[in-house]
Amino acid sequence: MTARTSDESQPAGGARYEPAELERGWQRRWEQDALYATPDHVEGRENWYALTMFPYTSGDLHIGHWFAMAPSDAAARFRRMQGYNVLFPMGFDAFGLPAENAAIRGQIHPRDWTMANIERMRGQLKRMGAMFDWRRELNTSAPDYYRWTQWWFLQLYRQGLAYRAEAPVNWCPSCNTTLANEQVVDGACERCDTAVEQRRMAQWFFRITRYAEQLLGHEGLQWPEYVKLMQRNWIGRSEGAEVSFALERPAPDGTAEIRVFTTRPDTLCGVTFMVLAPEHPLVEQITTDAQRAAVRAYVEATKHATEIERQSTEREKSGVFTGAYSVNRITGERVPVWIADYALLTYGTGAVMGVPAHDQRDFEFARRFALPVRVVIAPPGWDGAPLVEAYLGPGVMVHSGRFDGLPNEQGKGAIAQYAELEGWGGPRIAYRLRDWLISRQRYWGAPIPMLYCEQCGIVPVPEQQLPVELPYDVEFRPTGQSPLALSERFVRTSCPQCGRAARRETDTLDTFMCSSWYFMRYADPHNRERAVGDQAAQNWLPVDQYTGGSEHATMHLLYARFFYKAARDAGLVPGDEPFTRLFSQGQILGPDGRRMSKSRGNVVAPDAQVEHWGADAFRAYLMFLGPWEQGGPYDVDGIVGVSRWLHRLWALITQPPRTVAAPVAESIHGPLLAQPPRPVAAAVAESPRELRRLAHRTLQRVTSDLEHFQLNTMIAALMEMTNGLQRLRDAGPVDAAAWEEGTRLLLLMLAPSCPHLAEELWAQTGRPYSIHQQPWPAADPELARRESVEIAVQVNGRTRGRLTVAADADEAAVRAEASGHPAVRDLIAGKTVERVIYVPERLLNLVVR
RNA sequence: GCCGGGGUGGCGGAACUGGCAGACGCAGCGGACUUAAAAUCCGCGGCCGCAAGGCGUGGGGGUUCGAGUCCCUCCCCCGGCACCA
Repeated sequence: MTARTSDESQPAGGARYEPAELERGWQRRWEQDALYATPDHVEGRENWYALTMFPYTSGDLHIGHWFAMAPSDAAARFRRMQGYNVLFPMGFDAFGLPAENAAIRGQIHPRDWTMANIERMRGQLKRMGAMFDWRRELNTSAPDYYRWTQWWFLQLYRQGLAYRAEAPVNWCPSCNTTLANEQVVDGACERCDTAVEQRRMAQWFFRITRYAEQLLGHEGLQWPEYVKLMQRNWIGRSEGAEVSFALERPAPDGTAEIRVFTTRPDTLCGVTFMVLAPEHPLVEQITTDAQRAAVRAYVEATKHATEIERQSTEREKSGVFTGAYSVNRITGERVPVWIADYALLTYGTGAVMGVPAHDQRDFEFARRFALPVRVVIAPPGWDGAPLVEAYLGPGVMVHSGRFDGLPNEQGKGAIAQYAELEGWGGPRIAYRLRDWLISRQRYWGAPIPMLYCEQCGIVPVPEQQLPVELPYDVEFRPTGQSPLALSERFVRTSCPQCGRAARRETDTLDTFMCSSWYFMRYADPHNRERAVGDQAAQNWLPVDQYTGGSEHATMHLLYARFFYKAARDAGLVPGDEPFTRLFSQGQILGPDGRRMSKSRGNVVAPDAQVEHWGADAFRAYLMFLGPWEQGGPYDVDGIVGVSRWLHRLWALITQPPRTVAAPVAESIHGPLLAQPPRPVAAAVAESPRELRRLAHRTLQRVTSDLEHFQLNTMIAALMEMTNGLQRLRDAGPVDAAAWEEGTRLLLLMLAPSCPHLAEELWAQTGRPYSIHQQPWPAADPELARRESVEIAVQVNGRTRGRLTVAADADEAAVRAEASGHPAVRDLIAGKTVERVIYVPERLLNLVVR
């Protein structure tokens, strides 16, 4: 076919479907008309906040972004057509390491790199044809955004939720920065897979653990169960007790006890040793001279071990005796105090009571070092023989003095209470969740708005002085120290309290902090006085529908919930939770079924797909692939099916059938006149009903599918309807009014998934701009109803024939007709019909003997 | 190891609440149109079998008139957690 030059935005009817031209034309028009600008309030419309996770500014939109965003857009458009005032914003998660690494590698400033990427990605996003309100675009690296990120830091600091502490932290030697616990995967850096080391450093933390209990509750949230479960597991709540053991000889600093957390207070009398984490502050103090050398060597070795080495459960237990002893407060017994790296400083109290008989780890430790094993929970039928492994099951308490004879489950509470009564412990709850480490020793992030004054110590930067701007001129050297530390101009400042010389904090904020509140800023993106104004927050928060990848289940989604709760406690936002509904789409894979990556050579570039097939076809195909929550491989050959469908649809609308029920010409474009009754052929007389049934049945399916994000079956339903209309058209003359109604519904249903084509065909058939401002049609169940249905006739559960009967036929009638069916008649001849099961519109089953 | 999710044609997948398994597509085969090809259109298509019929939703067992769907058990794949006391 020769290339045809046409009016870009309004090709003439009957022309060939040229998606690329047509889509650009409508995108321009929508932008000119600000069709998708969302006011804060529209009289008579309820607000609906639909949000899809914003992209990191990596430089290119990849297929995963399309897979996440295009269906989200369809859902948002559907809500809009349903009458909501829908906010569907877009922005850029623009701070982060890759920008800085690019700077180190190749002579480009992180800001320039990022800004260029944003330019590029904005263009790619616009090509998607989504209803993003670009007036609310965010860039987390812009001073007028990170100013408020810094403000949030100060806000949390005021609330006592931000603190600086020296603690062992996760250090990635490749990224040259610390990492939050959530960024360590299997002991390695989430970003670069390098083994993580432990370093002791003074760092800033958020006290997310204070909200552990609240974060555990997901009441009222319409979230996937598995995401809630992942969060619960991550938070890891354990009920137990804290118990103190007296030190035989108090430490030099006066400490006279070792406190431990245990989930098994019932086994307290089975303690035969104690274990401190090697980093535990008591270690240095209680170690005897005789043991000092060995202890120091062990502590040193632990320091150098990576997290992978330390956390391996395969490894044999190791440890060293400190020479010190502690005393069991119940039994009065003296037990040795060891250090071992299976005790973790950051969980519980950093110390463990060793009960080898009832804890497998303690058992292995005791066996390795020939420590005694004492059974205090008798396994049922136990004859007193030595254990070959720890006994973890229920039983009766023995060798436990006054608690002997108690079932151990009761013993847990009894001992915890006893400890409380005696003042050396009590019931406690421990969480696996750690406080959120937010300091990063890198340049491209929001500077932490804090100062260190010789006189006043740690001083927050006054709010009026925000933002603490990132200086442009810095040296990028991966030294393990923030590049900001090398910039004297940045560092040197004066104390706002006393005016003396002060130094700025040179670490920057974890970029997860930028994304913990961005959804609030969309509600009020240009506010110069507040992060988000009260009215804007009331208008839009919380987010009604959030969509994004499940890889953020325990990071972004947990952090954002923490932020929101802290904001709520400060009276800044309504409700308790930021995201009322969450839908997590799956991951899109390469055609080979593996994760897309350049090294595997299985990357499919969305730009090329869009160029070749058009945004509408690409959007629809991503929806058609399969269940959205599942993701799956992207088959480059499959999209042709969707493209063919859109071409057929184009032909269907631009080449309408011969119609009856005149006047024909007006009935398509103008208002419909009442249909004069006139004799027509039987086939034509039947067609309006059939056509309307098809249209309204499809409308029922599509409406329900959109409500449930079942977009694959939605596309299938639209294809079926297109095929059906095609068949009706090709069969002969069609009723004009029914055709008009059917095609109108089809285009309206197409609008969420293929907004350009729907708009084009809507315009070509003379309907008023814009289809995206039309209300979603209501299905008429009466029209959707089937009058006759095919049912299966079974004999003893096996299908032997089919019958077409009236949909509301009663059992007797169907049975009578079935008995006349030859195959059925032969099978029931001479037998007794014992039972008849009739499922209307489905089947008739005759049970015979 | 523990906790989730999942195994359906050659492929992606469909199947409301236990009711005709394989919708809708891709690839394939046959045909029409064409000088030819592409594109398009029509038709076929789970497996075995000439047919009648039989067998089929990871394997085995069960409940039921009837099981992809419910119960028991085993296998495999994916995700999360894992020395958290």
